[in-house]
Amino acid sequence: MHAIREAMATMHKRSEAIPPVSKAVESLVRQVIAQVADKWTMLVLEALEEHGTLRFTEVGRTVGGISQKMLTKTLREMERDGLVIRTVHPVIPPHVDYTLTELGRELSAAFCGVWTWAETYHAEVSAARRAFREREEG
Amino acid sequence: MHAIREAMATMHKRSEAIPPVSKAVESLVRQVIAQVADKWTMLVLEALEEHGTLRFTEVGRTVGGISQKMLTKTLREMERDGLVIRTVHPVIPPHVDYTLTELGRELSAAFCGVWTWAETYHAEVSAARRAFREREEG
DNA sequence: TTCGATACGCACCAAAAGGAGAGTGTCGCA
DNA sequence: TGCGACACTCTCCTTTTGGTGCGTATCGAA
Repeated sequence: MHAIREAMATMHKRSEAIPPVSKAVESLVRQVIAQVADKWTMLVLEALEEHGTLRFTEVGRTVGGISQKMLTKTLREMERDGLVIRTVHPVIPPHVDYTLTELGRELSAAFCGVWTWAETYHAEVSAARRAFREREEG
Repeated sequence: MHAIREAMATMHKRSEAIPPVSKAVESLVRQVIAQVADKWTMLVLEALEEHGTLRFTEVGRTVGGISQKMLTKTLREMERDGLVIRTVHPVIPPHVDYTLTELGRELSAAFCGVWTWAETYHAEVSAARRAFREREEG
């Protein structure tokens, strides 16, 4: 009855058995990946990589289609993870600058391959999707 | 009153003004990126890249910590986008194999840099997070 | 003979993602 | 005098993500 749950539970044991070292490190890497492999993070990374320093609304304009809520959240998380530096100029009306850190620039470079992949193969993805839909319907 | 909304609305116009070509392509690329830049997709990609062909529960075991529901969903989406091939052997008990397509292998290679980044810098991300927390509290 | 494994689909629920709209406080421009 | 820009925050709402548990058909092993 609980066959699946037990099968799923064993996977931890197996993955322990194959690589006996670096268990906590892999968990950390996954955690970092999970937060970094995010649509908005990738887009903001790109925007700041291309334009250097941007203000809050400029980031929004460059990314395009993001709400202020998500923009604030994404930038805060990126600041927390050491990907961007947030500089507040204590003036009114407010002026806040965002720039990539070295860490952020490295990550942006790492994502470069994924952008290239998407630009190269997006037509094939679309084709695969059409074929899948037709197979489902027909 | 509607200053922000109008400012956000202008971003589409600006991004049109800067790159006058390839508007639909960029939209497509983003759409593809948004679906591919996903935690589970990345993990399944990795699992299949390393082990070649895997059965449903084997993928689950290799990825680790994923529920069958999310595994099913992720694998279906990857099949739809042409990243994996799903082979059903009509036997009972059921037997289904998953393998990466060439497209999937290319994407996996593209994500390689991100994995390297995470392995190289996860300690720095942790440090940045600690520093941020202390600054917030202190 | 009964249990466990296989690869799911379905129903129910909680949490997170994400959007829309309002409000804030002051400055500079019309 | 009054509106717009700035960089947010807060609330309300919907959608998506994700988890848990149940059921299924049959085969091989205990």
